[in-house]
Amino acid sequence: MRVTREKAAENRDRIVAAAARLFREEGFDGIGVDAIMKAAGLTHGGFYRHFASKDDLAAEAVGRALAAGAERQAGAGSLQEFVTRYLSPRHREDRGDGCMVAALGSDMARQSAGVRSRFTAYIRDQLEKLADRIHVGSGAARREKAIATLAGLVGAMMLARAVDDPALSDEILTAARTALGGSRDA
Amino acid sequence: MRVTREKAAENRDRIVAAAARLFREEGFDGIGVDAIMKAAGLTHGGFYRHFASKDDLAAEAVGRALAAGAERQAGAGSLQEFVTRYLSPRHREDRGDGCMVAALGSDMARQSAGVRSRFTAYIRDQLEKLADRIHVGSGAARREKAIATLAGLVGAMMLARAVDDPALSDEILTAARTALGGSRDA
DNA sequence: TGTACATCAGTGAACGCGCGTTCACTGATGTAC
DNA sequence: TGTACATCAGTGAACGCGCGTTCACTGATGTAC
Repeated sequence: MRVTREKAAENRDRIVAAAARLFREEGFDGIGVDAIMKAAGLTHGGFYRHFASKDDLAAEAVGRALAAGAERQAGAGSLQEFVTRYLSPRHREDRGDGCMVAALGSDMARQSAGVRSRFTAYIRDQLEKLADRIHVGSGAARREKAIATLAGLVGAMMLARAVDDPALSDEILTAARTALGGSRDA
Repeated sequence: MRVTREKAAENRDRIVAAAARLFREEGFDGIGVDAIMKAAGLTHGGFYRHFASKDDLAAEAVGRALAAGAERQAGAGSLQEFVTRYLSPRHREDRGDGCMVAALGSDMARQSAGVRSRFTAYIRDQLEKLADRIHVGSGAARREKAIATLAGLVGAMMLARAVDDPALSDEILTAARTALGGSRDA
């Protein structure tokens, strides 16, 4: 049965939100259209009234997750605060609502052009914002440090999640927090 | 038709080698048993004479790829040399024969127990070897630096591959090389 | 060393299942008058 | 404002395809004597 335009927009929004979460939790290939629609409280048949394909949804969901990440970075105070929060056990556990780069980074190279271009724009933006938070050194030095910091953050979170020993995982987070200028305790 | 034990062992070996490469190139879900067997020069039907399941093969293929990575680290001279080689454009291009952590890291958390335990043992081993190559600071400081270095390496390679702009990709590699103590030029 | 038979690596067809996608249909919403 | 009709978001069944896995079969290899 038909639904108000408002309700339809809200439903579409819920689909994108569910996808943004489920893709991060299960991987692009790990979750199906059916499960995403169910998570949004709908049946799978209606999917194609909103999106041209699963790939189309993926591009939007990635866009949404990256926008949330950009806001989170902007919302943090100092670089130290951002690093500390990023490398927290809480972030490690909350994969579905956490950083998309750490959650799906190694799958990115295999994604569609739409997904990758959004991703690249995000990385560029994050690097600029990180460099702005670094207050020592020349522009080039700050840029370099921003790149090294971003790489260290996503690499450490990826490793902390990949490893099956909680003690090692904690050690990775703590060491990376210290090395990247966060606070020792999360 | 039956084949000599020797030939069978060689075939099995080729299957594992093909899988180790193809999983890194296409992802665990991106490549099928059929394609792996074809790459090994066999037909898919014989697969289960060698492995209990695709997952079983994945565990072996991961083990093989990680062993190759361990050897590569051991073979490098100084830490500087290793960092330089790791963060080279050549490594970025050669995903199928490169570091498994960068190629499949963000999928690791979703893999079977067999895959994850091999992976964890490898990370432990790499951290120890990296710490051995760091010659300044206390044991704890060297350990911390080893963790930060590993995180920076895999994070930078992942980013360099994910981004769709070659110039940005090169910049990421160069900056990370400098920041992590490699040589500026690859 | 030769012969007879059992074994089993490899083949190719087939199975069952889940996936992305399509479709006929429903019925409330939106619109034209 | 009310009425008649077109639209279209959502439903649930169905399709086609690829995947992991199974199976009957082949015929060279391995083994028992």
